[in-house]
Amino acid sequence: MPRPSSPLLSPEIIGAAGLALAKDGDPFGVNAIARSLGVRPSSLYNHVEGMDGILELMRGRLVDGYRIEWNGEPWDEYLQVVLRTQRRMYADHPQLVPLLVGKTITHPAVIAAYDDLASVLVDGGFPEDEVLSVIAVIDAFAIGFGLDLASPDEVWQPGEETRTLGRLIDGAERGSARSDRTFALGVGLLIDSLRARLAR
Amino acid sequence: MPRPSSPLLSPEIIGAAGLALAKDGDPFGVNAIARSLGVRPSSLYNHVEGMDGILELMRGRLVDGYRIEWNGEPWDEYLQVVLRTQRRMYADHPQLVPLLVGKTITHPAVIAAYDDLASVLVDGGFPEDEVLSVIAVIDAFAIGFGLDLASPDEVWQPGEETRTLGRLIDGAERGSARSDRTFALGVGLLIDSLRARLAR
DNA sequence: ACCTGAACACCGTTCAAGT
DNA sequence: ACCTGAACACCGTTCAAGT
Repeated sequence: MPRPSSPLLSPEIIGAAGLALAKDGDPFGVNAIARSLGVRPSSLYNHVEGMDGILELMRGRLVDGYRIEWNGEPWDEYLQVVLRTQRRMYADHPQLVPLLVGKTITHPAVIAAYDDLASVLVDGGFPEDEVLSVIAVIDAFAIGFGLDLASPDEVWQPGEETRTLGRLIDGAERGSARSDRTFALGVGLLIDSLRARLAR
Repeated sequence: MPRPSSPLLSPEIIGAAGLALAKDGDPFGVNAIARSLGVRPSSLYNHVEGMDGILELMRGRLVDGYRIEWNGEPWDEYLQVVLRTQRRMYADHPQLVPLLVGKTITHPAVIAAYDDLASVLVDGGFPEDEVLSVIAVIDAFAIGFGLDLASPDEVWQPGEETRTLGRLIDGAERGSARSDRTFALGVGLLIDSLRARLAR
């Protein structure tokens, strides 16, 4: 099948296939994507600039799928929804985290999302020279808690006697219940302290 | 050189070589490590259980190198040092983050570090059923800000007109100055809100 | 006990060949 | 324009062969 009447591939199809593999925790390299699409690896190079291009497409699709638009809600309400959604995104794709944070952001949808966030914070009264820092704090939060949610059910497994840790683990929750409680605490702490900062 | 009089390799040597490559941002697979040690890839298999074993060794060495002992300081003082050190660790090895967070922690030195943290928080007056959540919040923070520090000098590069973001970027710092300011803000927010929570 | 070389199944990428 | 097959330099891993 050297040239089908209508193309088998497109950047969109390739990006979606890569993201689907990543979401399932499977390898998502050129060969794996080609296999999942029933096509030879070399075929992808007619549509995409190698693995880097595929990663860029995956990045765009990923953030598009977790995009939250701002419709004039108060900053703290909007922020809670954004944090929850971003955490979900990172937790669903932990292998993509180094990829997402390691590169300069140019994708229009991603810029638009950050622009919304910047606007809502300025609108909420945060001083302009602090807003980018607050955004980075929010990002750090979402990434950290996303990876926390993606971590194994049993986070610690002490081999020998401990002073305090073992006792606390015995009485604590596991898995997503543990992570959800942590997230609730973290969001509470963050929003409280942002409110307090705003009040000064 | 089929069998040297004294061995060329050991788990320690292999783990150290892998970590050194990772710190420089170079590939740190079996082949790369063997190359850096002037040895054939198959030789490593006499000392370690494949790539997984190497990663485990790297993990142990890594956390050992950034270990902070507790000597009775107040919780907030100790916490600031831990946060700063952990952030540095993640920033120095961003490619290792998924590896570090994805697995159950059994390494004695890592358990001991968490045990110290748990002890200092209990000692500081935090309720026992909240301490593990506070620890996870601290972890999320350190990871998030470590990755922030490792991110490129130019985080955003808007292609088209923005409402707010572009204006803020123009007036803001870049690179590690930006990340340090963000970190200072984040640590301040976190410790303030933990103090407030403790006061209730 | 410990390093080697050959072998295997993978990976990303290029490119001439086919329609 | 778009898929293919062959080729290349990589990767992790196994194992018989050497001392």
